[in-house]
Amino acid sequence: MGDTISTDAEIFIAKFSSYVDLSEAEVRVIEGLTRDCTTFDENQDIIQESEKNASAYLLQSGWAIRYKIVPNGGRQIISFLLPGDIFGFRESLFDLSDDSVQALTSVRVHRIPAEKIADICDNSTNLSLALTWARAREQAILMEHIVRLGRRNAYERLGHLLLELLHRLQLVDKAGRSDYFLPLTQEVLADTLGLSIVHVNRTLRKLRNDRMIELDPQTRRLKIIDQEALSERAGYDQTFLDQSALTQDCINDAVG
Amino acid sequence: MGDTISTDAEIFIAKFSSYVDLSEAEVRVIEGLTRDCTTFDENQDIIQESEKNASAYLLQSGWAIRYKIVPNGGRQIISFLLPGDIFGFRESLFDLSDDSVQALTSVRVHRIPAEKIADICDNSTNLSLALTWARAREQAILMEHIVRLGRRNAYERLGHLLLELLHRLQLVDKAGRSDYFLPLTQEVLADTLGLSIVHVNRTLRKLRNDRMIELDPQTRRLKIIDQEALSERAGYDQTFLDQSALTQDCINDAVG
DNA sequence: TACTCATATTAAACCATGTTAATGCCGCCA
DNA sequence: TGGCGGCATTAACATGGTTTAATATGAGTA
Repeated sequence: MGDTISTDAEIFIAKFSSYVDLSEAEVRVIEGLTRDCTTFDENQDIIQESEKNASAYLLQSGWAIRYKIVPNGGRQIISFLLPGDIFGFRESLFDLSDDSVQALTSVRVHRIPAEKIADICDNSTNLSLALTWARAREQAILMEHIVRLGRRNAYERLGHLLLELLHRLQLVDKAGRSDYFLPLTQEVLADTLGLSIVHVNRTLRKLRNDRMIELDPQTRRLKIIDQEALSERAGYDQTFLDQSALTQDCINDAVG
Repeated sequence: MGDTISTDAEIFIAKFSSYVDLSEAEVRVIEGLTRDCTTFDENQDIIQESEKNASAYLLQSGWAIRYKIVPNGGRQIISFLLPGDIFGFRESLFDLSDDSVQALTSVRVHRIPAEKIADICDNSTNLSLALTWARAREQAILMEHIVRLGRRNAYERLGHLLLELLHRLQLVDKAGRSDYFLPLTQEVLADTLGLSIVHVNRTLRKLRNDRMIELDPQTRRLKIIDQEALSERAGYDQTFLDQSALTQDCINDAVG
């Protein structure tokens, strides 16, 4: 209970602060939530299919995926969970949800029991708004993924996804101006973009040949060489991620 | 303010009642919300791209779509909005959201200003939960759509969608045991499923030849001949729509 | 009636992507 | 050291789905 901000809390405080003015007390609450921490290993399940798990998680570090398995054995990755993301709240509302969350790298999370969420929201308009906002943003990302799968070809899908990840990571200070650590195998990319592994490989090579990206499969460092050109080519528009767009009007109105 | 339930309120009361016990007062609130009503014509926009519109809508009757336009001019339909659905809440949180909602048939909606939503949620645990639950369900549907687009072929996509629509309509009493009115052109189906019109036509014919469905393009009546066979063939699993799965535990925990 | 417009239907050619299979590379570990 | 397992890469071939284009059908309307 000192008066310095715990390191773990920083990422969430920064994230929330970009669209809400947090009070001292609210900052304290976030610090409390990030005090203890669970670690999951690479490939370990964080939330399993049909688990009844009335809690949410703050993702501190590492990458995770949300996915479903289809009857023929295929896997569809639904979304990536990155540092600063909140997840697991929706699942607590259904007895049965048929999607799972799995750690892709080693992952650190802060678990928040559902009672605590309810309590926090009851006592803080700002934090309640933050949760609402986080859910709305998650939904916007899902919608963009639908468009990517439905109406873009392989080249555009890959370019679009790589740009989205760049921008999401930049918002939480986990990426440089145009490069970041991309801990994804080509199989993971394939299962995300609805493509075969072979075709992902082919398309990645094309992106490299076109001097759109540099990617070393050993170090897993991705560099986007010309963001503007790639955005143009992939039909990427950052709008759906913008958070600065929250107006005070909205804030007053939307708290519910 | 009589003591009979207005016809328009019924569908929402029934829907909410299936997972929450509404009090007399809460029923009254819903009646109040459904008192006045706006009509949109076929093809009219209900929420336009980048509209700043701090209100939500209860969909009383008719079908609507949520969609985005991609740079090359293509359209991706993100979701169908059916009677009993709530929409427009997320948009009010962002200045710019780049998706639009359009009436597919003539549509009747009840508009709810955001202040009113906040007010209602503050005063009723049950109704606040209902909104939370509706959003969670919407998200589950989006996720299933991602899987459909990413990991299923044309035949499965069509079968899967037609089954989802059957079950969603049945939940609000707008479908028979195995048939319903499907006001969609093949172009709309194509833009939903990420296919070309021609291929939708071909695939529809295949479904007819296989005696999976009957569909008269004139009357727009769709009949699913063998639900079990089609579910099997299309890898359809109703779980993601189940609402009965809410437990009292969840209800107590999740209100936030 | 005849014109037009939207939608459905079908065929044929083409191409983006999937499948199969072989090879290479690297790290791990017995 | 050698062998094994996971991942990346590439080529050859198969195919599901797109494109283009022509025809049909019915609704609306002048």
